Amino acid sequence: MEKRATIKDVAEAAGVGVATVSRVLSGGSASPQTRERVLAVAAQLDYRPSALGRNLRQRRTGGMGLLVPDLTDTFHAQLAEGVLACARSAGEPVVLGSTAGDPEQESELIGMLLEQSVDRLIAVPSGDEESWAPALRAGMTVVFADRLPAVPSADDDDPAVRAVNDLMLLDGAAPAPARSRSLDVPSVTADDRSGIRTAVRYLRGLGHRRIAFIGGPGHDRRAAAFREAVGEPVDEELIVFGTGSRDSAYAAASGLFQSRPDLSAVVAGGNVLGEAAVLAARELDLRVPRDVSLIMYDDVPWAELCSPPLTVVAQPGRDMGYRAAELVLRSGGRRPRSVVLPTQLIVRGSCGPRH
Amino acid sequence: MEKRATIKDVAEAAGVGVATVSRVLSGGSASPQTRERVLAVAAQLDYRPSALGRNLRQRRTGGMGLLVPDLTDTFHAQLAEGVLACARSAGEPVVLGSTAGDPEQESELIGMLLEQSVDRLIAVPSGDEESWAPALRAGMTVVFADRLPAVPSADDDDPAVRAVNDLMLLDGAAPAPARSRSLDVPSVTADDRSGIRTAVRYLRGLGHRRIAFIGGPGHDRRAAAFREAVGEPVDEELIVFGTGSRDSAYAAASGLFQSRPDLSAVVAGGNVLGEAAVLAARELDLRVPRDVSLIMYDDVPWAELCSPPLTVVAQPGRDMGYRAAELVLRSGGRRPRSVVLPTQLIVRGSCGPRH
DNA sequence: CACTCACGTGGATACGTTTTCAAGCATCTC
DNA sequence: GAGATGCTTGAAAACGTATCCACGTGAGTG
Repeated sequence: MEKRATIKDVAEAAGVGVATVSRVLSGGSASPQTRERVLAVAAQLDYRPSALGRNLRQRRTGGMGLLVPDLTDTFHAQLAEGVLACARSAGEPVVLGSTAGDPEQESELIGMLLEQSVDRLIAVPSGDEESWAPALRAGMTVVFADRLPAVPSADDDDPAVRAVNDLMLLDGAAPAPARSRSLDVPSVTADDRSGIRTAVRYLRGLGHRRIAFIGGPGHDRRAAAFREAVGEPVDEELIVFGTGSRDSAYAAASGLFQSRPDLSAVVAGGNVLGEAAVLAARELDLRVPRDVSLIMYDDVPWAELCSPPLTVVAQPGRDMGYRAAELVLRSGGRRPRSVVLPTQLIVRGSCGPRH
Repeated sequence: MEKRATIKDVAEAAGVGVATVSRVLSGGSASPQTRERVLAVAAQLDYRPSALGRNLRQRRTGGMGLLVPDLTDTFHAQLAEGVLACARSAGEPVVLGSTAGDPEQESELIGMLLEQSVDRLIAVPSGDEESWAPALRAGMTVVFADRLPAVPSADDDDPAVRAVNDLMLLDGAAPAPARSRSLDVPSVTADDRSGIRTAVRYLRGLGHRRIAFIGGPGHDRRAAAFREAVGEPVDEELIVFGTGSRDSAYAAASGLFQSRPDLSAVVAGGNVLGEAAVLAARELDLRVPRDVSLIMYDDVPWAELCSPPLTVVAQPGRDMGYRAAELVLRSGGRRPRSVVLPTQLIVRGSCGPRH
């Protein structure tokens, strides 16, 4: 419980002013001999500059915030690992918050970060654009990862907004635009449209016609891509959503299987949903892939453990986190461009020909 | 990008001194009318006290640090969720670091936390006791979770130390003492000894005689408990370790299966090891549980997805995190006692009678 | 009435740093 | 040799808060 040396101690011990010490340690200019002496004294006193003083002076905390719905979702854990890796190599701290997919908790956590003067945030958003406005207004540098905030439901019926959204998904063959619409926030996402399309085509190639989609919160883009991929007419009954908890995911999957025994394949929008689908199928004595083929979004280590091993659409979770952290750190330059990373269909054993 | 109101602004707007504002907001004494007016003005200006100023003044950052080897290990993710839940309800920030099981990275992260003046830390330690000494000397309040730092290898041959360690595991029937030996640090751990013993007895009851243990870094206590549970003579060849990575876990499991085809059951010391065991068994055409029975430490959602579903020793990861956070926060009181949580054998389908 | 006591209050200080500014000094140029 | 130029340097001011201390006021007590 020794008291740490301050810059003042170093200055006195080295016989120089505090300003000089600060300059030497921050890479400013100084004569070689002073520099050397200061460095020596600092090392000798085991001096480490206090982030508190610096932060107060610069009116901002270094590092970044990270907001994820649920670390127990392996994909989010991968993403977090990516962020941490980048932050570590930059020597910056990461303050983490788990939102449980609840916009309210998300807002509270943003408030907490604001209080800490953390002005850089990378988030897998749960709230809609409206709930994100305050954070931006407060001057935060935000990067969305994995998904974009939903357009507020009130505007969902607004034909203009709808048109814009549809446009996002339908125009051209280029990777889906990933920048948030009304919000001007960069993002790092996977190419959901391409990933889903590949999955659906693969299933089609195996003869499947009745393909279902099970999504969770934040999977709207994937659902939209799914609708696009299956083409008209889309059977809306085959598109179901859970609320984020494992229980609700299971309920959604189980309900789907029971209400539509005619379906022969299902695409799960995330690993928690995939898990639920496997569980529900087993419970209902549906055999994979004989009775139902399954493709899961997210490649996670345990996908190989299932029998049969799960065919998945892999998205590079770790890379996404790393890139997002890079974006939010390098925001010193101009407003960074959004990033869209490729997905990859990894064929294992959970899909078979329609029976 | 509005500049936030400071305590000074509030003081002026309310016609009082800054000291009064500070008192009102920190729960100090003030006349009811001043209190009310200050509160009103603060709300009106949307004033939020800056953690920067407060931290500098009190020479310590609020909140806590959290150090885990790998978030991708679902157990650690559960633990982290527990910590986050407790921190959130206390309104405190959590700064997270992932050590990859590397003592060096761990030390670097501790240094970073020190620089941030984060003086409360909950850690799943990777380094040995020696490497933890500096953190304690710096005055950090540390709580270990899930495991304790190893005794430095140099001392491992010291008979006295060894005796103490053995004592820890052998004396009495009470839950294993969880306080670190030479370090005086409280901890939150599962009752490894009881968990392992139950698993081994269960396997014994099924007729298994050659039982192996696959561990990872930090699983020394579990390995020791395993040795104790199988009793003399222990076949040391049946106790193998990976280094922490999935690859090395797989290599350890695969090597074990190949070098000792006579084993009929295996206990995996953690979910990553369990995953590796399943994979390796499948690769070698060993059928579970027909050819080899498997018990995995840690209950994780995907344990049920395997076929057969995995029999596990469940430890309450989330609770452990929550309790650890409570300990580290309430350290205002006297030195907190360590906590040992119970484990539970959850029988599913991965164990069968010896064949 | 004088004295004490308790309490509400605000001024001032300190926390450790970065940054601005002006001064000191040596070298260079005409 | 005088002025200009460049570099190094330290004093001082901020950043936003909590807390010490002294002051004033009112009530209670002798």
